[in-house]
Amino acid sequence: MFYKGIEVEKIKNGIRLLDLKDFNIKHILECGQAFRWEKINDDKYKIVAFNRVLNIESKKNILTIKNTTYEDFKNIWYDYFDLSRDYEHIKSKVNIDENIDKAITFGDGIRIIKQDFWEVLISFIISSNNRIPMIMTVIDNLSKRFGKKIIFENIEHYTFPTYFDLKCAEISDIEKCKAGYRSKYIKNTAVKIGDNIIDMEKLVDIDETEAIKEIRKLDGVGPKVADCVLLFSGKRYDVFPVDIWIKRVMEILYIKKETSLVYVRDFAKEYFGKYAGFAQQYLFYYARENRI
DNA sequence: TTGCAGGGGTCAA
DNA sequence: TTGACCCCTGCA
Repeated sequence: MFYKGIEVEKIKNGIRLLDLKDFNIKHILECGQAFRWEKINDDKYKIVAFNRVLNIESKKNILTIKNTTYEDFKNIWYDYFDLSRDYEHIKSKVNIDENIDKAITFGDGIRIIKQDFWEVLISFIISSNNRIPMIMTVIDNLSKRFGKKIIFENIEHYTFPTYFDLKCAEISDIEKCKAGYRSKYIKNTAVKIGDNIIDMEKLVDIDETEAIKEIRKLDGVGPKVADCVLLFSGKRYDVFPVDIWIKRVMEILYIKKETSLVYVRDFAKEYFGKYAGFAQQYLFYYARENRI
């Protein structure tokens, strides 16, 4: 059967998508946008998202999702994997020079997945001044301590804690998850989300600088985290998160001199235009994997 | 074995 | 604009 142009087959305890274009699970998960996954091999991953555990296998154009239903596919995973988007079109729009062309070829099949806003928010607050394995450990610890248990394949997994869970948590207990000095940011942000300090609906429609200003009302959210949250929760794609890696690769490939984070961001947004966020993902993955 | 340097965003002074 | 924050890794 077809759902919105995608051929879907029901299988035992899951679904299979046939003839899916621009989808590489390794590139999607390992490009730094998501933290709750476990690698089985290059084609096979286990992920935890939206209070569910999934086994995912992506081979050529076929994507198999286990431990799910057709209903969940329609309601959650179709959007989560950004399946409505034509990545051929995106690539043609950002492929404007030889450098980005190489990065796109290298990271072919990257998609910007639409993760839960709250989870992305907390994950990227944790990411500040932190390495990826450590970010994953902290998120894991938080989920174990404050999330809900899900047993899958006889293994305990835990959902990502809700804002209510963390709003009620003691800072000292968040610290035990090795979040360090970010613990108070997590707690305060949970409180502010609970108090509706920011207007999430607003983030999509308003001017980009206004959206950044809005989200930076939250503790632990600076320029980089703000960009990441907007991009990886699928709110906006005209942002260009600049961390140390992206700064380096932009300086080497484009700007040809050392400069500031702000300069790199402004340059990239101007240069890549409204799909700058996608360009950032290709460049980030290319830079990290090739140790540029 | 221990200890020290380095990596990495945000906040407050 | 600069130093402090936390915790891990890598390397003497």
